[in-house]
Amino acid sequence: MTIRFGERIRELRKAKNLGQRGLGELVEVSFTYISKIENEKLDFGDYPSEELIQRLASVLDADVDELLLLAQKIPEQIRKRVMERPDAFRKFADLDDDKLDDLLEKLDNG
Amino acid sequence: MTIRFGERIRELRKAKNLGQRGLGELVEVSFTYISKIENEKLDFGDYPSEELIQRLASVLDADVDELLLLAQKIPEQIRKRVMERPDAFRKFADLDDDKLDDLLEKLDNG
DNA sequence: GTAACCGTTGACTGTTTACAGCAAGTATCG
DNA sequence: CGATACTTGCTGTAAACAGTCAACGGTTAC
Repeated sequence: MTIRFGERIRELRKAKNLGQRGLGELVEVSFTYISKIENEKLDFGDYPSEELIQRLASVLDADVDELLLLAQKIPEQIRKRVMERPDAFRKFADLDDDKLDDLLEKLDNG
Repeated sequence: MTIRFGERIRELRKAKNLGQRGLGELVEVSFTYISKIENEKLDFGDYPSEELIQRLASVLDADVDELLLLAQKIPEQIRKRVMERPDAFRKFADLDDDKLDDLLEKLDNG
């Protein structure tokens, strides 16, 4: 569960039998940049741009939201809904884990 | 309810009987920048930095989260919780308004 | 009319970001 | 050994970002 963004990219890349150069070409960035991403050694920030993450997810057949979350970015769908119903999400955000679980349960049933 | 960020700042400023120059001094930016903010005429983006928004809220005795939301930014508290429990928030985000209201009601009761 | 005040706007500056690309090194593997 | 893949420090760059500054226009008030 403590998987890092960089590791996950590497994992997905290998699952596709790609080298960093191959992946770099597919998403149109240099292979050295891919290396830095996988090792989380970028000059600033720890993660690449949201745009690049989208391309990575697409090329690697991965779940965009999973990658975005690993990169500490809020998935678009959630972001959109928070903007539309801030009242609701503010309350949800104030709940502790137990209460959140209660709510999820109620969703599955009722 | 379709109030814009800029309008809201102007509203709050006037409620405090401040001119743009006065507000500018209080939050330590030039008054011309305040003007652009109120008219949403910034060179890029439509809103100032999160940091400045915080200072504005503070000086204007306004709710930070309200201003952040108007500026299309996710309040920190919500952001933090989404990262901690993405599973839950993903599900909430998929709900339509009615279902969200149901959940809120359940929160108020039991 | 002109002074004093208030707000608007365009051009400009400094910083940060998101990469590129080289060079020199390490690791691995046949 | 040599080929191939990956790592990493450095320098460079273009675009985005956050704000400043000078100049200007509109009121009111004397």
